[in-house]
Amino acid sequence: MAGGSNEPGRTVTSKALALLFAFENGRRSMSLSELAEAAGLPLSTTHRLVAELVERGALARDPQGRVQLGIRLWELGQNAGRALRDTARPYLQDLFSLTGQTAHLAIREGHEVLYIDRIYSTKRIPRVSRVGGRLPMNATAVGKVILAFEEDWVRDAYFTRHLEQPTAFTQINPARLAGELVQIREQGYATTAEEVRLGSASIAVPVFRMGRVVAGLGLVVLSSQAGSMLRHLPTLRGISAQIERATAHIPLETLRGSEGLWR
Amino acid sequence: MAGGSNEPGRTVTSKALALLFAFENGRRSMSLSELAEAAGLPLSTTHRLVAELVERGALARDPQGRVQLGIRLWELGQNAGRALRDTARPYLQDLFSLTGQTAHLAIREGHEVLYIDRIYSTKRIPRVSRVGGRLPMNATAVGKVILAFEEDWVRDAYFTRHLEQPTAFTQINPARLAGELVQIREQGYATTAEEVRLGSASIAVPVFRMGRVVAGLGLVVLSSQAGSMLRHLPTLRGISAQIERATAHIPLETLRGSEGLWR
DNA sequence: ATATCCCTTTCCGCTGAACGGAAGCAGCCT
DNA sequence: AGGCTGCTTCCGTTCAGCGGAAAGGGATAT
Repeated sequence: MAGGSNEPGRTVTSKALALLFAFENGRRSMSLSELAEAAGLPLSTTHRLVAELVERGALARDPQGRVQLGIRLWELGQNAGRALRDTARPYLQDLFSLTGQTAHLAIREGHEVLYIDRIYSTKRIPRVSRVGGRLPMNATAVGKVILAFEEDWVRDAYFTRHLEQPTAFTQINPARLAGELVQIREQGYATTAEEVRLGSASIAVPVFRMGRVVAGLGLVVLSSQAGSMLRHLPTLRGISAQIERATAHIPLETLRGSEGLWR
Repeated sequence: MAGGSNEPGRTVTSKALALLFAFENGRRSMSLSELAEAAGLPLSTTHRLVAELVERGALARDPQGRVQLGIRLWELGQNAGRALRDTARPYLQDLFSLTGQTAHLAIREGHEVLYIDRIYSTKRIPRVSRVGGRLPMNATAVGKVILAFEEDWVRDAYFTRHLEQPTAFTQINPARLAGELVQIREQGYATTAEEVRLGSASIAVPVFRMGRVVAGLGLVVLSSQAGSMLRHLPTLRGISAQIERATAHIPLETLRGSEGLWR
């Protein structure tokens, strides 16, 4: 993607990471040449580094010789940000059991929401989010609720950027969005209707930790059921309170890695 | 842990990965010195490399300056081995809803079972496995059922090694274990009782893909309920069949990364 | 106030690990 | 058989990486 290829001064580390993060876009596997292209590296350099990354389990080669991420990397990744995920999971499960709707938990990462966990059964609705996936904050209920309760400077910084618009219903007018956030803060929850994807609606409440939002807890429903979505509000609030209680003993720095607004 | 520190010939890549994989043991965060120690690297080298890894999001520093894994690494890791995990998850959810017991899905990685996913609610029993965690094959129902249906050479190779024994009830006699595997193959499921941890029992069935086991699907229950565990067998088999159907279209190489026995 | 300790960060000149173009291979299609 | 495409190996040059040492920072003891 980025063109800046082999200008000298590029560190080995940056090259090795470029090879790994080349899979961020979601491609399952790539041929060596494709990977070299994606990482912006010469083929022979790619070849040498990939060999070592494979040897150490960060990458793997499938039977056809194509390169993919190593399962050991997934394993390692499970150790990042575990505290919130592991603690919240059973409560998220309860939320799903109680409502029967797709339930998810998200945090803010930079100017986007990052989906930490998601529970749904086979009677699933079209997938809007994906565990480990990101979406714009202005288009999702979890995103809006987090933004609404964030500190002022975060919100201010957010409005200086261009707002994305996945569907025609997504609010991208800063003034109106700001107004909506005030209302969300007053009522204590956020909703969306077809703002990420046509056909689905969502509702979300904040999860606090010592007065600060640390996450958004939400449900996704079919647009046709959007009307009755509010009846899940007490359940959402109850589960959120339980998560808050369960995470109360965890040191804040363990809960929210870095504090930066941008990554 | 490993002492081999700064002998020349060590590549930068190996050092960078050593810093990342130093978190494999489960430590949430480390000071720079601790990390240097754990990775077996000189402090200044650690300092330089950590700075770059942090810059690129593979590592992060908490407000106290301690080093932890970056959330971006978790994100990236979600792309590894996604096919099986994402496909099976809703069925695993169904399994939990139908049985009300902790449900999990595991694959074989080398000579251990790796827990791919796990669903449980707040009425949870003591945690035996952890998503992204490994356990010995001879001590778990999922492990035994995978081993029982694996190809002969895998089983042969497995028996050449020393078998671990987490509790006094774990079978470590190779001959007896081999006999048990024959029985498991005949009956089509495996069970354990207090073989990983006192107080819990489990049952598991295989998940096939073109005649080969690709995973084990299991339930964990309290030892006191072990007697009635078998009544979940039809459900387990039904869900396993559904997962098999859902994964049928996925190319095998996508499902099971590398084919190696050892990593 | 000052010393002591422990950890982190910066400096800098030497050196061999990393580099990558080019050549050699291997499979596949025409 | 010839051409094509993508993977792997080679090897002489050079600059990124190295890490010991010294300086900075911050907490706690004296």
